[in-house]
Amino acid sequence: MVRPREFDEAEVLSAALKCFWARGFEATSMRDLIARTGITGASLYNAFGDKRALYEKALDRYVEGSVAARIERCSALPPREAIEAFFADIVARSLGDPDRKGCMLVNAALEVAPHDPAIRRAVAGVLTEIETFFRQCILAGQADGSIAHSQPADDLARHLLGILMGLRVLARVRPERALLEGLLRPAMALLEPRPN
Amino acid sequence: MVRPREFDEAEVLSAALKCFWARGFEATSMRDLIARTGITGASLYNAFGDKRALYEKALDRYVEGSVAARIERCSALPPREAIEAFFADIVARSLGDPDRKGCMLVNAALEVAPHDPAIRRAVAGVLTEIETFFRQCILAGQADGSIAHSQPADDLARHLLGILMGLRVLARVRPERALLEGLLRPAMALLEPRPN
DNA sequence: TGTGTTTTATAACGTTTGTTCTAAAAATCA
DNA sequence: TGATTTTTAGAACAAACGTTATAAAACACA
Repeated sequence: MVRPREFDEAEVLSAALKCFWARGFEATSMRDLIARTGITGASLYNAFGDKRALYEKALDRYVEGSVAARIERCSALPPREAIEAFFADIVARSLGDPDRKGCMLVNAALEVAPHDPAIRRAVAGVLTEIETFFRQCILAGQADGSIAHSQPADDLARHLLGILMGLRVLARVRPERALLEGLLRPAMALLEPRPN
Repeated sequence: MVRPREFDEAEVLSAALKCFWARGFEATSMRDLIARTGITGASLYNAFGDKRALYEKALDRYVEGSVAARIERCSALPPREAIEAFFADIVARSLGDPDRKGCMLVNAALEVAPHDPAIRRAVAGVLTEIETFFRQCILAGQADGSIAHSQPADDLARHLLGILMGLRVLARVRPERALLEGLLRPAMALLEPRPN
């Protein structure tokens, strides 16, 4: 090794992530990335490979920093509160998103995944992790009595995953608190152990 | 008027719709459109305006032919069956979609709407129409006893809209019957008038 | 203090992008 | 039939695309 990097690889990846998150893959040009990261094209290609590889790394970073971090944060709570805190966080972020960037995982699921098998596998894997998180919360909640047994845990987990995806889509077009919280209430009622 | 068109405007719009639906706005080039519609670029611009205007017209046509048509079809049924038929149709289409095109309205909501106010208003309007369809079904069902009063009709309608969006996102990444039908079961159980 | 290796900067590459210009072809109305 | 007007066809446009080639600059190790 002879000459060290003049830039912080993590900072550059963060800047690239911001671009891809806000504008998507196709609409983000290499020149955008060069301008926003502050390093030259040669350095970008040298450090991360081509545009697609850079996108993949940026998506990985998003998943670690946003999705996985949220799951870990909520996992520390009792099961029922974990689910409620999870969605409360999603609603808060969706309403406080003036650029309407939405969730990069959902964006990737629709823009890139259909045409890129590797990205699709990655996205599908993360979605399965979220589903597993929900299922574990539900199983624990059903065991300690804080969540109803009215539906199988598998179905409830799938249901919450669907609600999560739907919430993130709706928030990008109609970021209204009444809509987001309203659509959530029946889902939470479904978990209520005391029947109506 | 001196020289008549040599092409059928509706056919050309259908061909353009197929392109935009399958590949999205950015990834569909004018040359793709020229090749698939079979008419020349000059004729395309003359008849429909620029690429964005063509996309807007194609999206309108999709909404009329797919979304509005489904609502009309289901509206003929009793309220509870209308909702079930609606989602059964969505699941069937999602599972029988080898190209993974998904729903063009959802695609537009994520790819185009955030950067195009006119398209966003159009998409938001259609989503509100779907929500209204759900609410009317629920109100009618609550009146005739086929749907539970456990939740306000407004919330149930929002909930179903969210489930619909989530289903269409998940189907593009994990088009598995168990997932789609499993996610739907708790939502349908929520409508069940007989409490658990 | 050279020598070797990697990163830097910039220009350039050939495509492809959306759009428009030019001119030929076609059909109605006089 | 001739004049007029629109639609065609296809080349051409400048700009932007992702990517790479070239050479200067910067450090580690001898």
